[in-house]
Amino acid sequence: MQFWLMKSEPDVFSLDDLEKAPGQRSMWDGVRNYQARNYMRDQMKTGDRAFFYYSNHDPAGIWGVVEIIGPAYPDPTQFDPTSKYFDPKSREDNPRWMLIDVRFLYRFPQPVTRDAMKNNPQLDGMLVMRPGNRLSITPVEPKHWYVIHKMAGFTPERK
DNA sequence: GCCAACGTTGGC
DNA sequence: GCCAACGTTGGC
Repeated sequence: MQFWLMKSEPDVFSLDDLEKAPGQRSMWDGVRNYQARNYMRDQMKTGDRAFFYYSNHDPAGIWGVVEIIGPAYPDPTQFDPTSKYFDPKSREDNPRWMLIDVRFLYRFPQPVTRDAMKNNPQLDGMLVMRPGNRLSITPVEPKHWYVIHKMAGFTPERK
């Protein structure tokens, strides 16, 4: 099992939205970056877990955890001319953009803000904290995963 | 709202 | 295949 961090603007899609979705499950659509796509297509597996990170939000930070439901399949919004994620260059017989589903797992007792993450030396080197990083999906090292859970006042269940 | 970082596009 | 222009991301 691997750990990830997935960014979302909560005005667009929040952890609340996911929790209220049918089956507490949703497509992670709209990713239009090749490296993030490759993570979803090639590396993310059912049972992997990901931090749900709020970007463009005050405060930015991590609100909870979701489960990855794989395998990846074509993102339908790329073929929808009314979608803001429409990609006229993508063809149905050779889709450019893939996605995975995510399922709500749990909310942190208290969110871990970006500010708090920045001030914790145990998180030095975490990819999402690197200046200028814009990648919306990044792998998370297990040690960082556990440090952030501790900061959230949350002790993960065994396993 | 500003703007630095950085990915993508397209002219050549 | 270079690289300037452009658009987007996202912290601040």
